[in-house]
Amino acid sequence: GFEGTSLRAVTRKAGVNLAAVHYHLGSKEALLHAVFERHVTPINQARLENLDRLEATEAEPELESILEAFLAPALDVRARDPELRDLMAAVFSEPIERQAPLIRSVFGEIAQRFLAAIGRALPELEPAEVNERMQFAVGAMLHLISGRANIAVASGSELPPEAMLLERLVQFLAAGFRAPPRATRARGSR
Amino acid sequence: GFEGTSLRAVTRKAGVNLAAVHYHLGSKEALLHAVFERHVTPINQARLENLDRLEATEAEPELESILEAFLAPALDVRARDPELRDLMAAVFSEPIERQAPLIRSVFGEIAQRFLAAIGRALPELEPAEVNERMQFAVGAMLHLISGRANIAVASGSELPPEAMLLERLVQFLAAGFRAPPRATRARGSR
DNA sequence: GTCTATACACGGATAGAC
DNA sequence: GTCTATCCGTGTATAGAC
Repeated sequence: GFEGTSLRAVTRKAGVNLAAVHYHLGSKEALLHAVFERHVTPINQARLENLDRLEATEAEPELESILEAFLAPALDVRARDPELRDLMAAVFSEPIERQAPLIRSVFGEIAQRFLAAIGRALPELEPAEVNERMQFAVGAMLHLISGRANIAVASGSELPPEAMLLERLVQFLAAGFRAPPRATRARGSR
Repeated sequence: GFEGTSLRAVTRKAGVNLAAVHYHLGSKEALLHAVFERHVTPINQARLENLDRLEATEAEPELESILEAFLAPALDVRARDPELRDLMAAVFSEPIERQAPLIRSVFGEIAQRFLAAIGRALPELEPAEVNERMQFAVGAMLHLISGRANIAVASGSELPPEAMLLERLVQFLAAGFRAPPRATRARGSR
């Protein structure tokens, strides 16, 4: 937990002085944000590399491939970087006004790139509806990473292993994205 | 925020003594859990009433109706009980071992009932896969309630109003649930 | 039993010495 | 820039009033 981890414990373990973190970063929250950014950056790099490779290889990348490019690096984290789960929980527990700038600075570019790619794969969908459905997808992904999935129904996680889970999540979300559009205002008009 | 809200501030505003909360509940965390339960209980009651009504009316309720019975009371909360968002964030920021008993006690029955109902609506799906996809659905829902949806792409929430969002979420998730099963072990054999 | 007052240990933050 | 000393507020425990 974030509350349970005192700055004094952190600085002692790191061999630095308590006041140094306030001088260099300003607050405990700023330290959290810095560490969060360090852990998330490689995930987002992998996402962008995946998407670049995809768009370089194929003229019109398939929806499933785009989703996988986005989701795979995040789901990897469940096994490879278990700390990130707690970091996420800590950041997400802050008041929204304070986490919003961080989220935007870390995920803004990613969001734009993938929304555009999915929009090209699903030209019959309005951008607003692409974005809306992307939020559903992000929610599903975050819930899996959070470690809270399945907690209401069983004690241990009974979810399938990483690779299989990715495959099934992609299939589920792709079917959702391909559902007929429900946009109210007519496209093409005006 | 939960950290930012001191027990002294709460007890002063409530006109009770600081030590009373420890006498009656034991800790600040226990108070949080009690308040959380109070806010979630009416949501779950509405869910069960919806499902009961559905199963009383129709012999084989449609998947969309079941999902709506589950999701509508939760999405209502976005407008009617904005506090719950912060309560959720606080509970979810705890170490998992501590939030797990609460989650199970509050959502365990709900999970069983709705998993069973969806399983009946989708008999070609193994129970494990129904559960798995239900986790995707719960994640999408939680993300919407969290108020963090769309935060990476825009400053204000540009999501559609409640009723429309519900309709679109249901359609998205129903399409996902209806995706062909990917279960590896053969059904019926054993 | 129920509530109050008080004491304590510890947290993040800060001022000021060096 | 770095560190020590200190400040104020926090959650919690306990002694004792009613």
